[in-house]
Amino acid sequence: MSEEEEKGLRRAILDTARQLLTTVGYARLSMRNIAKEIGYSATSIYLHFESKDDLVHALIDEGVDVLHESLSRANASFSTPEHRLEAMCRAYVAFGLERPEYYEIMYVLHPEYIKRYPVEKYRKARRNLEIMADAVRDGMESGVFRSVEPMLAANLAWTQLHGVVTLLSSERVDKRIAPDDLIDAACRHVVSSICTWKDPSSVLPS
Amino acid sequence: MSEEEEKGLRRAILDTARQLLTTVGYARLSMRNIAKEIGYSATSIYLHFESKDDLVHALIDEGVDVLHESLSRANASFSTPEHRLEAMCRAYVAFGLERPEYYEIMYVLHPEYIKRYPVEKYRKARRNLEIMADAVRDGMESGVFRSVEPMLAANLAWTQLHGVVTLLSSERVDKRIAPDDLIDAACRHVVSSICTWKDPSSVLPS
DNA sequence: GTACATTGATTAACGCCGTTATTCGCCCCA
DNA sequence: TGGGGCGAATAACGGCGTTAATCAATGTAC
Repeated sequence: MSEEEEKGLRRAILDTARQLLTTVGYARLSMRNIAKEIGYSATSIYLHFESKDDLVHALIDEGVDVLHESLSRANASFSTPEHRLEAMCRAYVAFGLERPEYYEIMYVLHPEYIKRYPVEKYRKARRNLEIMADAVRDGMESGVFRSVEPMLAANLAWTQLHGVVTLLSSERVDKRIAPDDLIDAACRHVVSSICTWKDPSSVLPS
Repeated sequence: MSEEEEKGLRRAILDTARQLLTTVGYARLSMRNIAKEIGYSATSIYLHFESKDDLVHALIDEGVDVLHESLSRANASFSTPEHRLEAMCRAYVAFGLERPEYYEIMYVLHPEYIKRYPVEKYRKARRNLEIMADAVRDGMESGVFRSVEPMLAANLAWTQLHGVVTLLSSERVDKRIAPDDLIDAACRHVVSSICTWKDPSSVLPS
């Protein structure tokens, strides 16, 4: 019971923090706010996390898993490399726009605001790029993709998708641009740019 | 003299804030820090700016101009639309990486951290996208670019370049990826994706 | 059964932050 | 000589992350 309640409190802290991230954003996520929400004093959180950064790192861990789950599912839903790659692109953007609480702390927060993500955990985070690089590699071997350095191609895709997610969710894109058009263009763009058959007219609509 | 010193103090505040942004980042940019640097009390800043947001907005104004200057110069340095577009892409990335103090407040800072940039100033900021859209339009009319919606194409380019800048400068890109390779790939990628002649082998190295 | 140690939790405090209200000192002009 | 206006400073408010000290309850050893 004591042990279970300990874990329960830790979970309550994480859940409350995640919920506060969605409602008020990282800018107003504070130890005191979390504490008020769960009915404890702020210092009690330090019995379970050694700092605010530590708490956020735990949430990043969760986010990495959620994204990996989503990418894996997309990857498994199609058989051809080009379809797998495009599905993962769409899954990535969907994750970024639908789980902004995770996306912000994973990929947006400036390193100045938060201690560096522990090195040993980078491995897990990198798998989310490698699963895309794998699709590129498969496509190359089966001849539908041109010969490229898979990790470079994956990173190029990542930067494209990351740009779409961040500029859309920070509402910096002109409202006269339909978000879905931009997302469609970006995803097809990523795939078609490394395809041998390349149908240029499908890259950008209109 | 009184008038000049007033403007002088305002400039000193802006310059000090900009310098602090480069050295310690927005996370540690505070009214009290700026004040200490210029030898005034923190509240004196409020005689020239009505809030911290207002001060940062003034800096954003400057950044928009600096970027526009850089894009215009790049645009004027080449005659063909494809070269103009690529030059502007490289200028954009260079601006993002070399002037992180401007880039952070212009394009990275979450809207939660800062009041929205005043609507009437968006026009000026949008010109930095329109100058790219113009190159796309020119290329279409002269036949080297495929038929696309110019503003959508410009936004797609923007998201690609923004992704490169932010992921590189937040050091989230694996160190085994050479930054210049990624930048090269992104810039060529943007241009070649809308070119009719398209030489796929030049899009990605190796 | 009593003294001690452990442990979950709290309060108080430190030094930051943006911002506001108030006050001070000084120059100009009637 | 006396205000009026104005640049600037101090004090203060409520918020922040974090640490130190304390408290109360629970076991545990003798």
